[in-house]
Amino acid sequence: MSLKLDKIDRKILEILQSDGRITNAQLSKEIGLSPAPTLERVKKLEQSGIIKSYHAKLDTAKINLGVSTFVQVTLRGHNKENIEEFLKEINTIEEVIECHHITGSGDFILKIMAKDIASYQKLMLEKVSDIKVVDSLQSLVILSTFKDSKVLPIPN
Amino acid sequence: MSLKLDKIDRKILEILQSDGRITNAQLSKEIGLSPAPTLERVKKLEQSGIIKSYHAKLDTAKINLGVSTFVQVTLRGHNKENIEEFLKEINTIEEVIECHHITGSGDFILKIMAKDIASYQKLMLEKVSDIKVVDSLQSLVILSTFKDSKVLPIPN
DNA sequence: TATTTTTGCCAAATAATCTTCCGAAACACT
DNA sequence: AGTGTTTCGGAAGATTATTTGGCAAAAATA
Repeated sequence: MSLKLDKIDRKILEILQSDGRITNAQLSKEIGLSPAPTLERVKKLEQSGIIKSYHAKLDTAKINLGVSTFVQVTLRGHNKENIEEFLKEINTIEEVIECHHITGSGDFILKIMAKDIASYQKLMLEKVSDIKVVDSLQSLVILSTFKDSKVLPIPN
Repeated sequence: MSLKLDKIDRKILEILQSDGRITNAQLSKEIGLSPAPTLERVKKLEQSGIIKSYHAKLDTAKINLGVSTFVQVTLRGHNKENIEEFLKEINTIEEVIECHHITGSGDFILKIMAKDIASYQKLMLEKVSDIKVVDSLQSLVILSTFKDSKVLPIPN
């Protein structure tokens, strides 16, 4: 299973990142190959795990998700047990879209989405603050998003 | 153009978020409708802008993107000109994956991805710090990501 | 309540696409 | 040059997408 990406592979990845539902026929045209080898390359990229999955991106405003925030979380101690306890709880909250372990002042940073301020407050009070190992929370409310690219730059 | 989502629409959105390349035939089975009305609903969701786009999600480690960070940015003054100047510059940097205007201590928060610490440092020094209206930067390096859901909870 | 209109659904037919197979060409390494 | 490996392209069958027409239930109108 080749983990070496040539120019064509990178082009495929770039195109599939920006249009995940392109047909194989059209993709093959854009990269200048016939459909068969194009599909073979895509399949290899999928099987090797380089392409993990495909997703539809929704308009958050139109589905009534008006409030997005980043939340910096500090735990009551940084031992393994506390971290695992925290992650276990966090994974059950579907409004928590992302959870990253970070360096710096806090221990974790979360991205959270909710319908409005009221439901956000309720969510934080009843679910997040409620986690025993959580010490402090600092919320950064997103006023507007200017860039949310789904196309990562591929080095090499 | 109906902006009202019934139970079936929400199910469709949920499925397409977690599997953006599902076939219409299979989608129709999972929601219990025949292919024709299923496709009609998906098309409506696309045309109304509720579904904005489809994207492949890549394995960042496997494409050599080893360093991800959140960067809190403070501008040299919060007037419209400075903000627009900042956004113009930011949009030209492909390593900046996200850019959000936020409340709180900083003015903006960025998500940045790079190959390694060296290229990250170079990027920050040569491109980000270099923007005239940028006052201060605080980087939070992501040690590991425990959740990165592409499925948003849909209220109502 | 009766009629019209609208909406949403299904089934079937056609067009487009995917997928596989195999031979040919390009490439790398002796 | 020769051998082995990889990559490509074309053709065929299988799958899927898309369109069409028509039916039935719900909503609107009178």
